[in-house]
This record gives sequence, C-alpha cells and structure tokens, in this order.
Amino acid sequence: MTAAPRPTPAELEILRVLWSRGPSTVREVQEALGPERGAGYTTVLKLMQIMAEKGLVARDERARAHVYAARAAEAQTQRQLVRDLVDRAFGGSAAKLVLQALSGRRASPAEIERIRRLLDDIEGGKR
Amino acid sequence: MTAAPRPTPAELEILRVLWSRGPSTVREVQEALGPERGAGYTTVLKLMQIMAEKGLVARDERARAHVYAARAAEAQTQRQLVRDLVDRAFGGSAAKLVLQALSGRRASPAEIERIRRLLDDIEGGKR
DNA sequence: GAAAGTGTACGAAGGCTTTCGTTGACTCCA
DNA sequence: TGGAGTCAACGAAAGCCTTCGTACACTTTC
Repeated sequence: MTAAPRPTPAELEILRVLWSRGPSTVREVQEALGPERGAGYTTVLKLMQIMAEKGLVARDERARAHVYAARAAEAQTQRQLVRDLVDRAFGGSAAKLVLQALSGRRASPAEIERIRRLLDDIEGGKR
Repeated sequence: MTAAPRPTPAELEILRVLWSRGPSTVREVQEALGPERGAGYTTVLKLMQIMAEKGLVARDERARAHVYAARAAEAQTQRQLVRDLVDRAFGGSAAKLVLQALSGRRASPAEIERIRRLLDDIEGGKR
C-alpha cells in the first residue's frame, strides 16, 4: 500500500461522513449524505469499493454489511489538499492563500485568537 | 457571458502563465510552461481553445497568431478556488483552513505581519 | 419452503480532461 | 513559383469520475 491518492470530490464527501460518524456501512453513509445529494445506493457502494481499492478506506468484511473506515485522519487529508492548492494556485506561498482565505470570509473572534496564537508560535521559533 | 467555470489543473497552469506574462500567443505559453511540463504545442493550443469556449480566456484574432488573455484576475480565481476548498473539505470554515495552512508551512515575518494586520481589520469591525 | 428484503459485485454508459496526429491555410523567402 | 516554416482547426483516443441497471447471494418472514 503506497501513499493514498488525493480523493475526488465525491470521495471527499464520503470521507467526511466517515470522519464524523466513524466506521459505517454503505447504507449508513448513503443516508447520511442526505437527499440533497441524492446519490443512489449502488452509486455510493461503487464509490466506496473504488475507495477501498485505492486505499482511501479500510473495509471490514466480517459482517454481511461491510463496514468501511477512513484510512487517513481528517487533518492529514486536509493538509494534503491545502498543500496541493497552495502549489497549484499560489505558487507555493501558504501565506498568500491565508490572506485570500481571510479576506472575503468572516471568522469568529475565537478563531481569530487561535490564528494569532499560531502566528506567535511560528514567529517565536519552533518552540 | 455567464460565470466562468472553475479551471481544471492544466487550465490553471496556463492561466498562471497568462497572469504573469500578460496576453500571449499559444507558442509563448507553450514555451513558458517549460520542459518539465512537456506539453506539446497542439496540446496547449487545444486547451486554450477550450478555455476560450468556456470563457476563461479572451482571444484576439486580429494577428495571425491569436493572442489570449486571462478573463478573470488572478485574485478572483484564487478566491473561487479557496472558497471551493473551504466548502468541500473544511465544512465552510475558512479559519480551519487557515490554521491548517499555517501549521506545517513556514511564512516569512513580513507575511506574518500582513496576516496580523488583516486580523486586526477583521476584528475591528469593517471600519 | 417461497417471497420479500437487503447486501455485494459487475459492467457499462456518459461526460470531462488531456494528449496528440493530421490537415489545410497562410507567409516568407530564394 | 515552390519549398519550408508557422499556425489554427478538427477529430479521435485514452483515462478517469460518476452514475446506475442488473445479477446473484444471503437472510428474514410468513
């Protein structure tokens, strides 16, 4: 099992369900996706089968309804996606992306405080 | 002209050339992409023709070698891509993306200062 | 035990992205 | 005037993503 590839949009939706619900069956995921998504059962099944082949999810086949679990942690996948966007659209500058994300979008005071503290950490050496 | 769609990865590479060079011919773009990309001339031509159909670029056909120009400003496209990632991977929370982008990546002191000022602006009301 | 329900597996279709070969038009000389 | 070079246009191929119909296996229920 080499490095898992980047999830496609539909795959990412499924991963988000698995991250929030924990290990789940296909039916549970399909219902959690909600009606606005409207993906049929076999569509979700096929996607999750492919995800298992790709190594994005692990499959437990002991029960009749197989149980799937995300293989990478949410934060790890997010990091990968952010790095990808930074490289492709911001010439490798994470700071440019941050500026773009903060302008045009509001953040709560608590979140701003967290960001400030993170900036302090970065500036103050790796400590 | 409705809203231009999100550029694909290959299209984004071409847009980056157009943003940095300004209006350019296919040959200029193809050469600017560099050998590590290795896209053939007709490949780049086809991509740019499709981009013109999609409305991602404007085409000036007065000269024999048509001149293409990006239709959306770089910042606008970046904003679109960031919003997309925030929605798809961060549940709509831009702050979460920012935290993810800043950890794991270094930023220069000058950039950190710019981010701090932006946070001040946000916190201080729209002033 | 038959029928209904629930599950996996398989395959195929349609659309999009990327790639490039080929063709025909035009231009620039020598 | 004819050959070399440059260009746009077109079409097709290959691969991936998403969707779903169909088939088959197993379980539950009457």
